[in-house]
Amino acid sequence: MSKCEQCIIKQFNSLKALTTDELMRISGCKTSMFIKKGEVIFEEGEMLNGVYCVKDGICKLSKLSANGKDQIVKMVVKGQLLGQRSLISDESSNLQAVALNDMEVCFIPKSEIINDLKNNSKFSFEVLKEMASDLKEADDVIVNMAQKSVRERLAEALIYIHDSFGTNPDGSLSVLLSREDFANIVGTATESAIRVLSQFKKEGLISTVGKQIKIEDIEALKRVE
Amino acid sequence: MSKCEQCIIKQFNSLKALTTDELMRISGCKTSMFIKKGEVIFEEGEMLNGVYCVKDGICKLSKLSANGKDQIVKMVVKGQLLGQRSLISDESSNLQAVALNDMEVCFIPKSEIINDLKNNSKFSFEVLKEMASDLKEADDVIVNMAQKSVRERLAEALIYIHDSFGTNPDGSLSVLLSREDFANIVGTATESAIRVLSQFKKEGLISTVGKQIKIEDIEALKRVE
DNA sequence: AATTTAATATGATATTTGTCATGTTTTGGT
DNA sequence: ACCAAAACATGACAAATATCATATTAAATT
Repeated sequence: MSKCEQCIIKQFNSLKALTTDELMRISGCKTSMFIKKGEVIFEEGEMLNGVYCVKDGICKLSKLSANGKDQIVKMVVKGQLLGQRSLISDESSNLQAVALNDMEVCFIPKSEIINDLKNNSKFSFEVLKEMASDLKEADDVIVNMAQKSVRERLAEALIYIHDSFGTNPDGSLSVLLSREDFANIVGTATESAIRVLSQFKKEGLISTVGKQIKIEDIEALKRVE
Repeated sequence: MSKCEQCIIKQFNSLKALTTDELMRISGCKTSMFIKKGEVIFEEGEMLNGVYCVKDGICKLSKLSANGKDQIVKMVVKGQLLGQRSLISDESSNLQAVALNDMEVCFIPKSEIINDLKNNSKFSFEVLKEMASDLKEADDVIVNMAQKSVRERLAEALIYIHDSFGTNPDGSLSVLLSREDFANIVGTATESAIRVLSQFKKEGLISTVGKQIKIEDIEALKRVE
């Protein structure tokens, strides 16, 4: 079992604000887990008993809407924490988490995290900063959803995924999303997402090989309207 | 000048987690302000030098979208804090704040708040809880924007305003919003908002006298789809 | 009180997006 | 390698929403 105090991943999230002693204590009670692509990490409405520190892989956070569609609200990558919001509010999760590729995560029990949050103000200030940043991003998503067309939103989603999660050696997006996933990020019907992607292909903005998508002209994508 | 340590308003926000000493210190450097309806409290992109504790009145937080429309992201009422997110991220504000009616606020300088956030972990945990709650609400707004019709969103907005901000003695909504404001909450064209409100009126769900809106059948509004 | 201005209202029409149908391709399992 | 199931793709049409035009009413200003 690896040790938190030596783990590089923590540099990317608020756990870096913990002292060596605190990290060693957490290290002793954490659980390492491997999650396969497509597996559910937690369900909407489920009570979480801790947070997940993502060591590798990506997952999507989504919420089921009344019309039966799953809206993807956020994606969480390597280095980030998962489930902190619910833990702080002491409520069941408002989102479902599903792995988008094979993941490695460390599960840290609730009591440990809450304890540090209440006692180490440097740590809670770091968590606060992360949460503030999430909130700002959420505000931007609200505005985009409300004011932009499906075409614009999909172009932005492609750019976001490209910039945040990177590309394979051949230039294709490294996160493999289904057309349905794209629709659920953008908040549209699957057919509409497919249609717009087909248009982008015709216009030379992207190219595809099966599910793999490669951005061919990111500047033009940024100009889409 | 009133004293923070005796102020009842703080019971409604995270300031209640401060000690009497801390409150007295803040009391000494706070500024009381009266803001008239329609006045801008701060602009999008403006650097905030502190937070506002709302003693009375309501304001809207909005963001200008690329197409020139203002999207209302949140409304802040009596008892809540304004501007905390930007302060924590140490960034300029991502939203504009405009008073929806006459307001009374206390302005607390940044340095004081940051100081307490870093040293009083009970306080920072309270702020964290508020932020977590805001984030959850934002997630819900995203899903609604993405998946619900204008008609559904407007019905929900009316219910939200009714439940959160209350009614006048005659039963009309106590916050007076223009049709444009409604459109900017729901994320639609002003004409569309007007049209849907007219429909609601025809269907007996609401009644209007000038700008005043009264909810006549809240149960039916909840059933709108 | 008269006049200007802004807000509200509504019709006509264009555009966007969703839905249903149906065919094709890809994927996973045996 | 074969089959079934899922994912992808596209056309046709319906529904929702935006836009533009133009009244009508309410509010602000002189």
